[in-house]
Amino acid sequence: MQPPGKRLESAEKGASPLASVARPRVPTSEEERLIEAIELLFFSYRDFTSDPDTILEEIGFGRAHHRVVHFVGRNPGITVASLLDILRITKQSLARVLREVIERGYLVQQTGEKDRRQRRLYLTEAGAELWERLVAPQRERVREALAASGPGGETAWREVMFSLLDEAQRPDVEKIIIKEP
Amino acid sequence: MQPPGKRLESAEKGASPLASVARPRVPTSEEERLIEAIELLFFSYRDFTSDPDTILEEIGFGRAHHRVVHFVGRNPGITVASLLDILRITKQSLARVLREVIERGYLVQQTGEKDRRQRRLYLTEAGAELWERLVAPQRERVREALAASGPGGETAWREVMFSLLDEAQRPDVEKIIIKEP
DNA sequence: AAAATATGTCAACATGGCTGACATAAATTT
DNA sequence: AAATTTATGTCAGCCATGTTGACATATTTT
Repeated sequence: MQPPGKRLESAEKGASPLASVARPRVPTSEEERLIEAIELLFFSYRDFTSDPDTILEEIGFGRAHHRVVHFVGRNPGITVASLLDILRITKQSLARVLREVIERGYLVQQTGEKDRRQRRLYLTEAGAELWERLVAPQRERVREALAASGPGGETAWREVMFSLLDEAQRPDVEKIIIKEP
Repeated sequence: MQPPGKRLESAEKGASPLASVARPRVPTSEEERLIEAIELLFFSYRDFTSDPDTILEEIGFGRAHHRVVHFVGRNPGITVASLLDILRITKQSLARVLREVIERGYLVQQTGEKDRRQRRLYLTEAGAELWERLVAPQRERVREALAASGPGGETAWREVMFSLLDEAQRPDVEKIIIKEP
């Protein structure tokens, strides 16, 4: 255990700043706004995932199962390799979740027609129902949030969210999320 | 193992729709936009956390340590109970992370002056440096993203993000993230 | 003096990541 | 035709971070 270092000055009511304190950078107004934005992103994302979490808990699934159901529902016939690309996890991690989702009848595998090494993934009807249950509250939450902002709010929001992506990832993400009919 | 259910129609190139398929709801244009927004949130949040993740890995810390360092840095002198409220984890989970962060000299505890049961938390100078390292890339990413949107973009983005919060949580989150001088 | 509060700790367990090694079938290349 | 590459699966073990339950200590409040 290292010797305790000097404390930072306290900013909380009731806290007691001592004599020897590290001088924190005085935050500029812009810095303050940016930190608030960072924290807002943290808390909003947490609430955004809370509705599905509740449903998942009922049926003994976790977020990992949710992601699989969602991206298979959204990309019927997706290959295991493509799903791994989207989720960015190892095949061993995916295998475990995939097995459970298949065993419980939410998902089926179908040998690829052209390339018979592939195991293309599809939701069953039960899977489609589950996906709808999971996505409905999120869709509603996002719908209300976008509506609550003024005109042009949705566009601005999407621009900012898109710009938060790694520059190198933007084309990939666009390909993944946009489905042209 | 249940019998496999019927598959959904495929939408992916190369996929082979079979005879017996579940009829997915035909997504309206609004639904499509909302789903894209949901997925954008997922991918943006992932990239948003990727820079700190890299730094954390170097020093053998995880996201849990990051959260502790961040919210103690942002709320010097915060009590353990308040930190638990923010993080919404059990005290046993926090204890483990807290111990590691303290042992490695990034954080110190100080008995509360008024209430000597409290253990108020402060970053050491090393902790403040670490926090700055972690927050700098996120701040920069958010700064660029907000700047990339048109005028009023920041306001619209914040409105939407704020509306994504559970209604009941909004006053609490506002209290947590806004620090008036 | 008793009760409530703030914090800490021990033990056991679950989820969902990871690495490494190896196996199989099918497609591609030589 | 044989060799190689690719798509997928599997076994085994490890790690980070969450959980519940029970109990301990110091301090404050009633």
